[in-house]
Amino acid sequence: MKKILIVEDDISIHNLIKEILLKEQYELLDAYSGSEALMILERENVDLILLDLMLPNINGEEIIKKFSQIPIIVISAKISIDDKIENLLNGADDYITKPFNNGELVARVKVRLRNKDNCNHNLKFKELKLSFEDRTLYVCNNKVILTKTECAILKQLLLSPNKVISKSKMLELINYDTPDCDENSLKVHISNLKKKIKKYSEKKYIESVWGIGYKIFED
Amino acid sequence: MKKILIVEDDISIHNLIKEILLKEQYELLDAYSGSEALMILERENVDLILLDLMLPNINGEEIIKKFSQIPIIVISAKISIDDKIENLLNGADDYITKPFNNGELVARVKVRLRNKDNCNHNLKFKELKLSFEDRTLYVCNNKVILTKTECAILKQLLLSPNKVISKSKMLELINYDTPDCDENSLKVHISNLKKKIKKYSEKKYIESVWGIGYKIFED
DNA sequence: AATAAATGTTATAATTATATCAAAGAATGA
DNA sequence: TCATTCTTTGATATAATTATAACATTTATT
Repeated sequence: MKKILIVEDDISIHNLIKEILLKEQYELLDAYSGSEALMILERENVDLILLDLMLPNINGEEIIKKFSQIPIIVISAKISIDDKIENLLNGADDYITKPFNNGELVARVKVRLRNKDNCNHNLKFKELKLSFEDRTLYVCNNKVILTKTECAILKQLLLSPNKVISKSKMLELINYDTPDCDENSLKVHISNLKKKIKKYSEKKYIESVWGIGYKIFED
Repeated sequence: MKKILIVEDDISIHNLIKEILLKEQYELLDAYSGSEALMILERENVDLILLDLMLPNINGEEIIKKFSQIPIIVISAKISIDDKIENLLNGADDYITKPFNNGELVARVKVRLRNKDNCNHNLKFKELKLSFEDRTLYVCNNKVILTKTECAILKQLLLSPNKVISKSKMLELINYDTPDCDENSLKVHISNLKKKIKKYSEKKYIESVWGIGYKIFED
């Protein structure tokens, strides 16, 4: 879940932003002054900053310069084009002027977070989360490292949950990753996968369909 | 030098954009239709696309979907907020409405190209602080000097924490700094980096992903 | 219940990948 | 130029993965 820091001293605008973003399932952090924002930024791993420029004590420009490695969207009433340009060049990633459109705010937030998300290709099924970029499987939020073949197999199963994949079809699908794998070997990999899942979950998830193949299922 | 593709059928606007960007020392490519744009994108390594939506034959939306991995700034007369939101969500990185301010266009172009350049001189991840201007790494506030190659490698890892970078990708990324580095050599640099980090931290930070590459991680 | 066929488990050997070390070769700077 | 540091190379050690095969269990059929 992505962490977004909202830096805005005007309570009503702050709450409005919060309300809009809560619907999108982000973890929200609040700062009502520049110094509060700095404190949070030192402590937390923030994924995105929504930043008002005119703040009590420390002003927004300082935060932009210090934390330009974090995506920053300026939300400001400063509509002077020179302010806009200066802040963009100094490290802001986007600039929205008040009053803003709710949908556009959400869209621009998603755009800034997208690159981070997009890179990890993920598949989810109930309490299984597979990130096949780094071959990490989360079983009830417990991290398990999969081997190349295990990952390839589980990926195929998760791509069509509740649908049986025959053994020969599976071998064909994972052929690129492991050209030498045969039915005997597949059997072993499935067994190992089941063992890794069982360690952190009573649910089996992988079911064998007698005479045909395997499928992911919910019991 | 960064390559920017200008996709705009209106000659006068096309030339205006060109004129503005030429001052900034970019290499400019021109497309006056969607199909021409696609042709260029298949052939060239484009760093940024400036895209008008209403084009002869293929329309801009198709280009956004197909090439969303390249930064795209939409420049459009379509001012409907829904169009804007839809295109941003579909893969556009920014959206400028006509008529645009010249300075703002340049600023937004620079912002989109900035991440690629990495103008930021510092990167932070947990108790690692890398300043790659002077190739200094702070491990739990202990100063460690890195070599050029070590610094280049760690920089790439820190730029996308928790994401695996394959060995070949890494070699590609640090190619400018060390053109002779191969997989064997990379292995040694990683080993040396790990040793330098281990001196001041029990956390490993650099994790190798078997068969793929390396990543920065938090345990 | 017996049996045959399919699936499950385990151990091991072969293969493949990574880690570390030391030394040679390159690059750098006084 | 020499001395120093950095990078590559290759050798060796360590580790992880995979296929194989032997054996155990389950399932379907008679």
